[in-house]
Amino acid sequence: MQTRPDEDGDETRVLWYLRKIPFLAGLDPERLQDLVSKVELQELPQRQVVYLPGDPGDRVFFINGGRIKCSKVTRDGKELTLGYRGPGQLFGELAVIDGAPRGEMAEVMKSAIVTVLGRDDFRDLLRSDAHLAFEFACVVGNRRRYAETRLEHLIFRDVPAKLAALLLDLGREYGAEEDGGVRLGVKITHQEMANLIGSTRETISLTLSQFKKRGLVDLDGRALVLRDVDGLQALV
Amino acid sequence: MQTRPDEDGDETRVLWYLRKIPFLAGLDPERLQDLVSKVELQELPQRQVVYLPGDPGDRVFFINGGRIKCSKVTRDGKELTLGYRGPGQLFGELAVIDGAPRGEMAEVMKSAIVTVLGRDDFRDLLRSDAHLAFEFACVVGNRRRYAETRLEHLIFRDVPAKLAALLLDLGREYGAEEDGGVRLGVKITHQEMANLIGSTRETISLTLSQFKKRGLVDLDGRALVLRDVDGLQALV
DNA sequence: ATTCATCTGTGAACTTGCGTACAATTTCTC
DNA sequence: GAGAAATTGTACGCAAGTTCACAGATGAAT
Repeated sequence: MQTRPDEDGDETRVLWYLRKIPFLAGLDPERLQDLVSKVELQELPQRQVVYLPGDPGDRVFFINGGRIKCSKVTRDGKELTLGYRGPGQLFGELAVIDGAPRGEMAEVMKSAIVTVLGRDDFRDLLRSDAHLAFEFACVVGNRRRYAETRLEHLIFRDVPAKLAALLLDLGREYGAEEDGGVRLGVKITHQEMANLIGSTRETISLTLSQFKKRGLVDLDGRALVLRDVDGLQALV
Repeated sequence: MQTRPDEDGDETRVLWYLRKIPFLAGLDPERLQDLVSKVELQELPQRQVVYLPGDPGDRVFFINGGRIKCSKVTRDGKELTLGYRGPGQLFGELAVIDGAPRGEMAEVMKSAIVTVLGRDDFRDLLRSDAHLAFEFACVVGNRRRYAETRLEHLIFRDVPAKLAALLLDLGREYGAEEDGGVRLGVKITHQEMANLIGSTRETISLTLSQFKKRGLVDLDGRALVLRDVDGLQALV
C-alpha cells in the first residue's frame, strides 16, 4: 500500500479523509500521520462487490462517502441484509479479530470513497491505544446488539409486524415530518425491504398494499408516506 | 461491593478465581489485586434468573463454575437461546459499552459461581489496557459473528437442516466417538433444542423421530447417538 | 414406593407466507 | 425517445411448520 506518486497532494488528501472518520478522531496527530502511509485510497463505483463470502479477511474499510451494504448471501441468490454503512463508518472490521475469511458480502449501493487498512496494521493500531480499542469494542458491540435484536424479531414476529417496524425505522432515519404523515426520503425497492426482514418481494408488495388499504401508508408520487404512525406501531 | 469480613481468606479466594479467567490472564498482578476489592463473589443456584430484559445493565459477570444461558424472551413465554456461557467466560458484557438496559435474560442452568464487576470499573479497566480492550473486542466480535451466522441459518434453512446442524454442533462440543457413532454427553430437552433453532417442541420431537427412522440418529438409553454424521451433514 | 412435575410422542386442523406465473408499469441506457 | 432492464401488482396452489389436545414415559422428591 502506498500513495500514488503521480498525484500531487495525495498524502494530504488521505490525511484529510482519515480525519473525517469519527472513530479515528481521538488519535493523536503523529499516529494519524503514520497511518497515511499504510492506508490505500479507493474509489468504488456503484454495484461493485467489495468482497464475497470466502474472500480473505485481511483488510478494514473506512467510508468517506457513498453507501455500502453488508449482507449474507446464498448460492441460489437469496440475501439477508445485515446493515448499511455510510460515511464516517467502517466495515469489514471483524477481519481484525482473527483474519478469518469473510462471512458476508459487501456491495457498493452508492458510489463510494473508502480508505483501506490492512488487518495487521489495524490490529497493531488498536493494541497500541486502549481508548481506540475500547471505541472499537463499542462499535462491534452495538452491531452485535443489533444482530441479536434482529434474531428475536425475525423469529417471533410475522411479516406485517416486521414490515411495520422497518417502515418506522426508515421513517426515523430518513423521514421528513409533514402534515398528515412522515415522508420517506429514500428510494428503497420491495426486494430490499424483503432482504431486510427476511421475506420475499411478493409478500412485501402484498402486505404494503394491505397497509395502503387500511390507511396506514400512502404512495404519494414515488415516495412512501407513513400516514398512521401509531397504527403501524400497534402492529409491532 | 466488598469482601465479606466474616469469612477469612475471602480475598485470596477471589484473587484465585480471577486468575482462572483467561480473559484476565494477561493482566499484571498489581491491577489484578486492585480488582479484588472491586469485585463481588456470588453463588447462584440452578434456575436462578440473573437478570431480565429491562433490568439495569450495570454489571459484568465472570464465570468460575456452572453454566449460564443467555436468551431473548417474549411476554408469552417464547424463548430464543442466544448462547450458553461456561467457566472462564463472561456474560452481560454488552453493558459496558453504554449501560443500556438488558436486552436479554440470563438464567443459571447449572449452579454457578461468578465474580461480578461494576460497569464503570470494567470500563476503566478496559480503557487502561489496550491489549485487554482488544481481547474484549475479540470476544464481542466472535459472539457477533455467531449471531450473524445464526441470522442466516434461521432465515434460510428449514427445520431438518437446522436440527441436523445443531446435532453436529453438539456432537463436536460434547460428543464422544464410539463405534457406530458419536454419543452426546449432554442431556438437552426438545424444548431447549427448539429454543436454539427457533422452532417448537413438537416439531423437534417429530423431526427427531424422522431422523431416527432414517438411521441418522439413535436413542440409546437416555443418550442421543449420531449414527450417520455424513448423512446429517448432507441435510445442512 | 408413591406422587407430582417434567418431558416425550403423535395426530389433526389450521395458517402463514413462499413459489410460481404473468401483466403492467417505471426507470435506466444509449 | 426507443428499447431494454428493473420494479411492481396480483392471484392462487401448496408445503412447512405451528397450535392444540391428550396420552404415555421418565425422573425427582418426600
